[in-house]
Amino acid sequence: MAVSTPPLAPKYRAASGMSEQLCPYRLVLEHVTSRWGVLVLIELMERPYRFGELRRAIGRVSEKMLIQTLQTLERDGLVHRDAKPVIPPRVDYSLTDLGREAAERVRDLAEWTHRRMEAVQEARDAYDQRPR
Amino acid sequence: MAVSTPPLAPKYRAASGMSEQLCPYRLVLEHVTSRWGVLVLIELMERPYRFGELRRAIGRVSEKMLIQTLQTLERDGLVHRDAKPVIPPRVDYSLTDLGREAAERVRDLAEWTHRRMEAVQEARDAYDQRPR
DNA sequence: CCAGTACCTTACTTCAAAGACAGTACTTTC
DNA sequence: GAAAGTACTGTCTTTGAAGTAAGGTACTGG
Repeated sequence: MAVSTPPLAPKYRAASGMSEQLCPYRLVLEHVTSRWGVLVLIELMERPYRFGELRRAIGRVSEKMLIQTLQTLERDGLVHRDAKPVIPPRVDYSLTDLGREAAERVRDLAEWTHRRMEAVQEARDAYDQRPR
Repeated sequence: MAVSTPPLAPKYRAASGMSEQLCPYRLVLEHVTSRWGVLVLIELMERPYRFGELRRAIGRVSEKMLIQTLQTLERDGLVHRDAKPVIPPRVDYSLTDLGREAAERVRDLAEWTHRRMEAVQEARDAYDQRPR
């Protein structure tokens, strides 16, 4: 049976009529900065995870979304999938070298955001208080 | 008259019933890695831009989305809006110090993605060729 | 006085990402 | 022999982000 590839964030198609096709690198950027992509990459920096383990570690992620995210990252060569042919199934996910490079940068950004959250919150409060 | 604040990416609300409210830092991360947020931050690293100028520099962005993005980033304290009370209106947008910190990291990530695009493409080709 | 520029705001619409949930196949544990 | 774990796949539905389009204001140049 044909196993269809995941949706792969068909998010930004070329606008109809417009010749402006999104440069492919934007798509990869979308993948690594996606809602669950960020969390997966950061989590996998620590060590390889099994599917269910990763799901529990991230929490509040549906199986569907986690799989979709993992498949997208696998296709992009960022995540390695190691499926052992045993029963019950055992699948280990880990970062590739490429994935680690990406994960480091994503983590930097996430860490920065976390670190500067207070400044952001102050800016927001100031913005919201300003007469508009 | 009450001017409502922009949508501000109400994307990830706390799941109803779930105590798991998305940490606020995730929202900021969403803002800076958003479709137009990335482009705005990177563009503004070069120099301040006027609204129309920025729109033309980025291209293919609707006024609505550009304003929404700028307002979100302004509220987060990443972008400074300098509206001169002249006619016709002149508004200059620039990065704050906080914004520059964010922009540098975003640009790093974007540059990495661009640089490693070839490796990603190879991985994809391999993935797509693999018997599934 | 009409057209154009600059900087927005608002309303309407579309469509894909995400959630919910059921199903598969096989095994171990209660 | 029923339930639960494991790693998925598939479908249906919701929703909210982004696009389109139009309006508004206060001017200036022709």
